[in-house]
Amino acid sequence: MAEYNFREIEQKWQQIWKEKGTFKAAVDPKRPKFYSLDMFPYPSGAGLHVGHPLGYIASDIISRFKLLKGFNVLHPMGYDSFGLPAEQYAIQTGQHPALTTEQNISRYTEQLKNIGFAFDWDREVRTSDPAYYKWTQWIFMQLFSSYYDLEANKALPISSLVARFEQEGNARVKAVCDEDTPAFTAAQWKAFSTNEQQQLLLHYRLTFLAETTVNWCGALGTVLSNDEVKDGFSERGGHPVERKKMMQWSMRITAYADRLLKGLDQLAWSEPIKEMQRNWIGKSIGAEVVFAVKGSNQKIQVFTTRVDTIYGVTYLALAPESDLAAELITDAQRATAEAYIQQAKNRSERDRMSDVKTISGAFTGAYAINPFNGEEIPVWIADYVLAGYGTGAVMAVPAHDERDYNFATHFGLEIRQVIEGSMENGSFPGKGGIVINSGNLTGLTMKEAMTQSIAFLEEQGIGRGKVQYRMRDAIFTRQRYWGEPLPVYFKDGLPYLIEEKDLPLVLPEVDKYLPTEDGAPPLGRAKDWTYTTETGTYPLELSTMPGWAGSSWYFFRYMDPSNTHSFADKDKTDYWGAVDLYIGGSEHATGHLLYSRFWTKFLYDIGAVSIDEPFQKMINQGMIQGRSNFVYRIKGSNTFVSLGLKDTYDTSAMHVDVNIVHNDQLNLEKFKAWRPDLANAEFILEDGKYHCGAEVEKMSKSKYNVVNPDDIIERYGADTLRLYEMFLGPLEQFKPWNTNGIDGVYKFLRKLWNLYHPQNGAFTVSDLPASKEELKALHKAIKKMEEDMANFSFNTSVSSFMICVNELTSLGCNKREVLEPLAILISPYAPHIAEELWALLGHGESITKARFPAFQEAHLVESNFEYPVMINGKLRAKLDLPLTLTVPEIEKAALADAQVQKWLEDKAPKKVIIVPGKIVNLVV
RNA sequence: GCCGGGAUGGUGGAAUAGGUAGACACGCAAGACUUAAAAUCUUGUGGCCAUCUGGCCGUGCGGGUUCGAUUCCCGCUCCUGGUACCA
Repeated sequence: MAEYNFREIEQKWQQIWKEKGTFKAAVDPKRPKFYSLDMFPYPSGAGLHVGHPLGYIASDIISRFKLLKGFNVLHPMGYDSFGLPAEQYAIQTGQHPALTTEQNISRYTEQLKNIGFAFDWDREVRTSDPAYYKWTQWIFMQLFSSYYDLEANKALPISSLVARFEQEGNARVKAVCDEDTPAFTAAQWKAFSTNEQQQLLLHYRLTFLAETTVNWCGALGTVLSNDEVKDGFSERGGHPVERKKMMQWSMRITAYADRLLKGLDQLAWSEPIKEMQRNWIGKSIGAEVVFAVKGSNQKIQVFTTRVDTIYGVTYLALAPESDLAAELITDAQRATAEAYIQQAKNRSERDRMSDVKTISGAFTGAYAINPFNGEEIPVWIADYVLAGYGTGAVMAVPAHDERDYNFATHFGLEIRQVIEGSMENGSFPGKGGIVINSGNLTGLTMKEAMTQSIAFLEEQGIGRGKVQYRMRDAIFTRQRYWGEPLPVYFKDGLPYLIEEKDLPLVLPEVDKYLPTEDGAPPLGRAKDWTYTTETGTYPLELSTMPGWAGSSWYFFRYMDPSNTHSFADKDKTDYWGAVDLYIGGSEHATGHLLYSRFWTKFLYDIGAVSIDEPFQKMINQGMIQGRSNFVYRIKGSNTFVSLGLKDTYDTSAMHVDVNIVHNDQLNLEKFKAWRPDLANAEFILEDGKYHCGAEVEKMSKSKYNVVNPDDIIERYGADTLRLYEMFLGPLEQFKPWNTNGIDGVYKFLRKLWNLYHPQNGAFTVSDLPASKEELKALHKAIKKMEEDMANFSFNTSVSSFMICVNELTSLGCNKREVLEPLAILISPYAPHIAEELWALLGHGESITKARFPAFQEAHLVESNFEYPVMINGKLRAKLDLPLTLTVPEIEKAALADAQVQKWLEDKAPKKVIIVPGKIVNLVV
C-alpha cells in the first residue's frame, strides 16, 4: 500500500475493531474508570447530518485519550426512540412507528459506524425496546409507591406513611403534598373507606393523578408543551390549541427543588447552564399573608418576598384568570371589570410581550383589610399578575416595587414609603434599609421586620413563612401512542399499579394511531387493554409517558444493558458511578438535565444507586448551522449570473444544493444534473468561474444546505471528517458548516502518511536516534495536546499536529523514536490512519492499548531567546541573546545594538523595562 | 427589559496571571513540474505609503490605567443564546 488509501484503511480497521471487540468495556476494579457520555439522538427520518457528530467526535477523542492514559472507559451509544415524528408518520402512512424507528436506527447506526467511534455497541439501548421500558415503568412504580418526607429530607415508602397515618393521622407528618390535603386523625384514617384512603394517598405520592390545566390540541388529539405551542396554535400543523383542565399524571419534582438547586454547586458545568437551572427552579423566600375581604367571607391569600413592607400596601392585585376576582366584583364595577377580564383573556402572549409598557387594570369595587393595621385597601384586577405563580394575587407596595409603582401612578393610587430613602427616582427596593411609618415595625431592619411580621402572622393564624418555587410539578402523560404505557389500571376510578411480575406492560397494537371518536387517546382503540386481578378485570391507563421518561435514566442502563432482574446491578452502577464527561447541546438545559437529576436523586433515596448527581462534568457543544449557497437568475430568463456581476442585472436569488458547490464555486455540470429542468441554463461567469453567494441559516432540507457526513467520508474519509469538525473552531461556539478548509486537513493526513513512506511511497522507518530538533517538534505537540485535552480545546490541537508534521517533514524525519509516539498522539483524532501506521510499525495490538507518550520538558529547553526590543512601545529591533543573561547584561547588550542606538539618538533611555525571557522595552 | 456569550485579515480561527497581534488552515497571486488540467512543490499574502533601508495605521466604537492593552477599568454600538411582568 503506497498511497494513503483512506477507504481501504478505514474499512479494514472498523472491521477489526468490531471483530476483536476493541471497545468492549467491562468492570475492572484495578483500573480507574472514565464514563464518557453523549446525549443520545432521536433517530429521525432525515438521517444524521454533519452537525450531529460534532459532540460525538469530541467525546470520542476524549475517550480514546483516556484509554491511552490507562483508564477503563465506558463510552456507549443508543437511541431515544420514542417520539412524535414517528407517530405522525404512522398517522399519515399507517406504518407502525416501531418499523419506521427500526429503519431509522439502522441508518443512524450505519452512519455512526462509518465515523469510527470507539463505542461499545454491545451496550446500545433503545428507549422503545420493551426490555428497556420495562425498567422505565418500574421506576414509575417506585415513584408511585413513595412520598417525600421533609424530616428525613428524602423519598420514603408510602407504606411507612400509611403506618404513621394509622398511628397518629397526618397532623404531625411533615411531607410534600398537595396544598388542599385535608387534616385527619388516626381514628378518621381507619374509618375511611379504601377508596377514600387511596384518594388521600394520591396527595402524597411522588407520581400522582391530578387535575391540571394543559394545552389541549383537539386536532392532534394530544396535550402539548408550552414549547410546542406558538401563538395559540400547534407548532406542528398549526392547529388551534386551547387551555383545558384534564386529569393528568404528574411528577412531584418540586419536592426535590431545593436539592436540585443545592446540587448545582458541586457540578463542573458551565455557569450559564447552571444559572438557567437556578432561574428555572426559581426559589423565593417570603411569606404567605391572608387578607380578609370587607363585608365578605372571602379571603385573599398573597405570596410576598417583602412582608417587611406590609404597611406600604396600598392595593391588592389579582390575576384576571382568578376565580376570586370574578366573585369579588361589585355591581357598580361589574361592567368595566368584566370587560377588562374578557379583554385580558383575549390578549395573546405575543401582544403582552410586545406591549410591556401599557399598564392596564380594573377596580373590583371590593376592599381588603390589612391584618397589620386594619386599613381598608382596594382590590384591583391587573394582567401583570400571573395566575400560575404563587397564589395569583399580590399585595402591591408601589413605593418599593417598580411594577406596582407604575400601576399606582397610572391609576392614581396611593404611594406610601415605608423604607428610608429618597423617592426622587420613583420606587426603590430599599433592601437593607430601615423600616419607617410601619407601626411597631418602625426602626427595624428589613431582616428583623421580616422575622417579626412572620411571627405575627403565624401567631394570628393568618399567614406563615413560605418558600415559593417557580418550577411546577412535571406533567407526565401524553395522549399519544408511541410512548411507554403506564403500568396502571383503574378500579372504582382510582389508579392502582399492576404487579411487578407483569412488567413490561407492552404497547398494544391499534388499528389507527389517532384518538378515538370520543376523544380518548389512541390506546383506547386497543383490544383487551385491561388488567385482570383476583377481584376482576379492569381498564388500563390509556395515556403514555412523555418523551423525557426514557431519557431520564438511560445513563444507568448503559452500565448493565441486558439485565433482566433489575435496571442495572448495583455493583456495576457503583463501579461506573457518575458520568465523568457529558457532551450535548445546551437546549436541554432545563428539560432533560433537570429530569435526569431528579430521577437520579430519587433512585439514590430508595437505595437503588449510590450517586445523587448523574453528570459531574458537562460540555455544551455549539450547534452547527447551515451555510446556504445561492445562484442568481436573471428574471424571466434561464441565465444565471456569477455573484460579482449580479447587481448589473435584475436577478432573483435561488438556493442551490451546497453539495454541488465547492469553495463557493458552482460545478456547472452537476448543477445541470441536479436540476434537469435547467439543463439548458446559460451562465455569465467571472474569470471563467461561477461564484455563488452564501448565507448562514438553519440546516434544513428546504434550503438545500444539509450536508451528510457520508458524502464527506466518501470523498475524504472519516479521519478527515473527524479532524475537520474539530478544526472548525472551539467546540462550544455556534458556527456555520462550510467545507472551505477541508482540503487542508486532508492534505495534512497525506503529509502524515508520507512521513512514514518517504521513498517512492514505501514504508520506511529508521531506528537511528532522533535529533534534538525532531524530539523538540514531537514534544511541543505532546505538551500542547495534554493542555488542550484538559481545556477541551480541540481545534488548537489539530493545529499543533499540523505544525509538528510540517516541521518533521522539513527535517526529513523518519525515526521510529519520533514516529511511534506521533502515531499515538494523533490516534484519538484520526484513529484509522493511526492504527494502520501502528501496525506498519510492527505492533500486533491495537494502538488504543498503547500508552500516551510522556512529555519531557528537557526537549523544549532553549539556550537562546530572540528578544523583541521595543522603544516607546514600538517594536524596533530583535536581539538573539542567551537565556542565562542577567537583567543588566541584557540591558547592556540592548543599548549596544546599532538599531537601538539609531532610535535612541545618543540619549540615555528614561526608563528600561526588562522581563527576562520575554521583552525589552526602552522609554525615551 | 433582565441574564449569559461574542465582535481580531478576503474566510474559519490563534494568542489573554498585560509582554513580538494574525499561529494553523482556507482562499488568492506568482513560479516550478505537465502537451494541458488535476495533484504536488516553492514563494508571497492585514491595510496604506515607499525605489530600498523602512515608515504610518491596525483586534466593533469613545475614553482611562500602564513603560507596554486584543487582554484590565468606565461609557456605548451591533450580533447571538436564554428568559418573559415571578410579587
